[in-house]
Amino acid sequence: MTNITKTDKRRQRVLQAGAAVASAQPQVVVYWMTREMRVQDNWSLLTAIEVAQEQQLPLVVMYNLKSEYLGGGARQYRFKLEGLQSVEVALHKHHIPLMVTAGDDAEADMATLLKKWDVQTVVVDCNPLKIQRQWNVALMKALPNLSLIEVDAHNIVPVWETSDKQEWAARTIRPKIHKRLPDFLTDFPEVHSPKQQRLIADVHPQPHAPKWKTLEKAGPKPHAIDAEIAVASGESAAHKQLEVFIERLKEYGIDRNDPTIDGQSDLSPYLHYGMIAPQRVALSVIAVSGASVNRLFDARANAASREKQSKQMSLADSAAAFLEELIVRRELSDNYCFYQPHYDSFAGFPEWAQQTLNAHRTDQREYLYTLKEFEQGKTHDPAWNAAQLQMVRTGKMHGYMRMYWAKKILEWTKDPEQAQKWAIVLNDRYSLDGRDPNGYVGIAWSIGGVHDRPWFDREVFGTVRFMAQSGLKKKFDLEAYIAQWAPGITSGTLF
DNA sequence: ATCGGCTCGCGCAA
DNA sequence: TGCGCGAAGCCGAT
Repeated sequence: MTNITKTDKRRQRVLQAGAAVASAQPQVVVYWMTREMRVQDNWSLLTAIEVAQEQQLPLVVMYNLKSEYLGGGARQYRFKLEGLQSVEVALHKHHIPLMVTAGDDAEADMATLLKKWDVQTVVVDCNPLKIQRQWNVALMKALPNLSLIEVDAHNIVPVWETSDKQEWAARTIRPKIHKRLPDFLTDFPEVHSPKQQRLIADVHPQPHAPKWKTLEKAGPKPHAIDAEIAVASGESAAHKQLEVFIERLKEYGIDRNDPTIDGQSDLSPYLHYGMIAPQRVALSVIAVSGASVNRLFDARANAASREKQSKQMSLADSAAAFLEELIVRRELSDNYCFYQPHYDSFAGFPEWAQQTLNAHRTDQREYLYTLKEFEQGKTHDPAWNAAQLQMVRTGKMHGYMRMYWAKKILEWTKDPEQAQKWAIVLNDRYSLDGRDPNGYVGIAWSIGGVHDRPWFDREVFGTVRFMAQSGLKKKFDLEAYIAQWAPGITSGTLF
């Protein structure tokens, strides 16, 4: 760790240049935290600190807490609120205040404050989702003289640096990411508050501390099921989970595709909320696996073939398999949402998939379920119900089941548009890591062939890859999985 | 148990 | 212009 590392300009984009106004007397620089809910290893915060230092102003961190955000409910709100509380504590050590604006007008309220403070510079997290872009546009419209700087603190290689277009598949983005990793997979500098931070006492109006009790009450009403979610939130919980995962990293290569085993990293809620930096996770995994990045990526193909044969995998093989998912596949998701405005609809599917799905529009569906039947896990298929109920009860569905789950929604719904819509609704409502590019891309892969290739033609799916329950049975003990999550398939005790 | 075919198009070699 | 190959599979032949 070095203290003098300057943040890399290539991680930044100027969304609005801003214009110095003669009468303006800016009192603070603002970091608008949205996607990166952490203090350590956060390029956005580090950039904001640098800007504050340069402008000789204290820094204020702001967060807009909406009670409704992209169809999330009480479980996500609770997770977010607890994460924010730990951000406040961590920021306090650096004398940086956190200010939360809440409610439906949270962004507008923030804009009003920015005006009062004559704020000239705001640093904001890069999030490729449409809602963040709309917020950015609204802010720039409200404050045309504001300088708005976007920082990609989520991807190791910034999304606009990796590629200037929507990538076709993992194989096309992989070499581009690998090529840039030596440049961007660097260590993080430590956080030091700006020298002017002591001046925060003179700022008018004073940024006021979040009233956590009030914010808690303002959230969505928790359902009985939400109370069962037992995932600890916050930056330190995220780091603790990373330690837990690293202990079992060697087994990851073999265990991750077995939904009856706790073999996955379980980091995705933390990655989604930015409670831990993917770059930190990558650095830690590489450090313990005792190999260089290049050596690890060379091992990727090797690991894939060993996996097929269910052979022993070394620590390096497992690390390579994990880094492929953590970096290549996750950053491919951001690439898709960044360059494809229709990332959550049929229009975003590749041409061949749209054609084949259109050709099979009128195919007879063997089963048709309502959204409620899906939601309550009341289909004829206990494997599907188990996956759904695992998600409802725990806030996460095993990664291997997610594909099967989404493909069956296509199979048992009247058309692909409705299937995609419902899959997104359910994932965003029940998964702690919902409302994320990973979720939208996973669903688009399953239903619309995004990042996939065509396979043989069949009813409903056309040439979009099909998955059958028999495939699950071959890979793991399906009965054990069903017994764990959907015992007595007809009971509807949850709802 | 294992293998080829299914089926499309990107990206690179030539 | 040709060709290899790919986000996690299925199916039937051997």
